[in-house]
Amino acid sequence: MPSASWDQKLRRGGYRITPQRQLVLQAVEDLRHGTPEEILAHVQRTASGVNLSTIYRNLEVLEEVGLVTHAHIGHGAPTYHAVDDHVHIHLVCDKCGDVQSVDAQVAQEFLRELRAQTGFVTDITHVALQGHCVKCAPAARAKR
Amino acid sequence: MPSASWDQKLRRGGYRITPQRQLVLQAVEDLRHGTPEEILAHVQRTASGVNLSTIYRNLEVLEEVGLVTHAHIGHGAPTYHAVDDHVHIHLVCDKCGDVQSVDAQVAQEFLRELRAQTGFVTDITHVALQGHCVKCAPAARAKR
DNA sequence: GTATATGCAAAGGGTTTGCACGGTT
DNA sequence: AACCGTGCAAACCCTTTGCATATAC
Repeated sequence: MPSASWDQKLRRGGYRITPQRQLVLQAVEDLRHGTPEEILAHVQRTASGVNLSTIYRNLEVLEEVGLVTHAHIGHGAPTYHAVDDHVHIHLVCDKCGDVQSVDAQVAQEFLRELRAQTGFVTDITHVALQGHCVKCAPAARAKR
Repeated sequence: MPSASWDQKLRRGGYRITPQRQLVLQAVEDLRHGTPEEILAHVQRTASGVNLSTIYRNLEVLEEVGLVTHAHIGHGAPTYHAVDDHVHIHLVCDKCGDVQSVDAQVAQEFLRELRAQTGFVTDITHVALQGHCVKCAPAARAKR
């Protein structure tokens, strides 16, 4: 179930509580990683009449009030997470497409340094890092 | 002018040398940062009949043979670079949209660590890092 | 009752693809 | 001569938008 005060966060933002809103939030929490389409599919298991545009609109609202975030993984649709999930970086393998998550903590020192040099405060979780996973990295190197 | 052996790299990959190919490469080098549309516009100053799909197809080919790369900056179209450009990370401000480049070297230690922990070999230049620039960071923090 | 949310359908940006013709090798 | 590359148009995926209706407040 959405965390206790989910409806408070919406109300505080001036938004209404609707079944669709709750279902979208629920779906994001259930799926842990979900694209808008996947979220739609999940929501439609309960409420088949819900429209894709409603998913998009509600993801935007839920993000604005701080209940969900999205990250860009690869070139396709973004994936949404509940905000209370563990903060993680996504690593996407260019070759096999495999996606792994690592604790965002590994980047702490790097981000501190980047900030010191440029003043830029980075949200490292927002985009997946691209590269080659353990399995594909050797093959990629051999190729050159 | 495209670097000396550009045509060799194409031939070695089994590709033919065409005016369009050369113009696309030329445009990428001239523009330094260019989306497919921007590259099209640049190419059309010389050859007005060139089609967008040719740009896409040739960017793919040029990338395959190692003459250009692309990076994803923000949510829109990717931008292409010549490979002999300085290797840099893009930082995109979520608020004002400003893009700055920093030498990829800052990330070296982080990437080493990431690799040690996960085996993942990251191409940090492939996606822009999102966050807040010096000007916008204070405002963003104040807002909470 | 009034403003906000929703569903639907249409439009939009960015990219890819099928096909016939033209150019490179 | 054989094959690859091109232009064109259509199709594609993902997302946004306009509008009339329905719903939360």
